[in-house]
Amino acid sequence: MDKLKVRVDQKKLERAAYVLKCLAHPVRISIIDLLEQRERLSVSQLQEVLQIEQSLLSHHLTNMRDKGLVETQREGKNVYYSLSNAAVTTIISCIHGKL
Amino acid sequence: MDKLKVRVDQKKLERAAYVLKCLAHPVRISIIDLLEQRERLSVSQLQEVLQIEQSLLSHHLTNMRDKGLVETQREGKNVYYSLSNAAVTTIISCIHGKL
DNA sequence: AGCATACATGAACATATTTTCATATACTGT
DNA sequence: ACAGTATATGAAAATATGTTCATGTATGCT
Repeated sequence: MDKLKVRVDQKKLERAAYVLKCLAHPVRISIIDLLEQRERLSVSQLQEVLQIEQSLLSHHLTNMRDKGLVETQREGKNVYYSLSNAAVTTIISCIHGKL
Repeated sequence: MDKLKVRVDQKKLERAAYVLKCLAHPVRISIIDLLEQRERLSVSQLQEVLQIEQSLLSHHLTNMRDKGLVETQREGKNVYYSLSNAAVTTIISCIHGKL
């Protein structure tokens, strides 16, 4: 019976909360779900599926990008978004599977 | 190449966001981490480790309870909290491991 | 009953997030 | 250079979340 304490340091706690906060929104979960299916998608493609205002979608995407969840490549007029690493995918599959 | 669409229905999206939102806070992640270590803990025990105001802790716990993340048992003057299912644990271990 | 301990609650306030709207920038084609 | 399409940005408004403080309720002890 070790002394009880929080095993995660403050920095990691903040980071985890930061990322989870970013996942914790229906639109953003949807975006992640779509990006799991397609490798990469342009903003217009996402918008077509999600049916939300362009500006709102863009804000969500910028948010996710700032937090390192997605990456972008511009190609002509389009900007393609893709998931940036496996962590998110893992978390999401937990959610899908368990909740 | 199936038609692209969000594979999670609106209800599940809301639910996932709801739960994740609840996880997305340093204090609550800490609480979960502690409850992974001990099976059950009273509010005072949690408070001793977390060093936050009793009332604030209570609000967080009520929040987590409302969302089905933790369960309570009263025993005399104490109320013991415990994790209510494996899902949260799974998610958190993802976070610990991957982010 | 009266007092102390453990926990919960509610309202007010502070802060953060989400959404909208207007406008800006980037690129393409003519 | 101009017009059109794709995307981003910033500020304001709307809403949600977090925190504090005062107080309430539950239980146990004397």
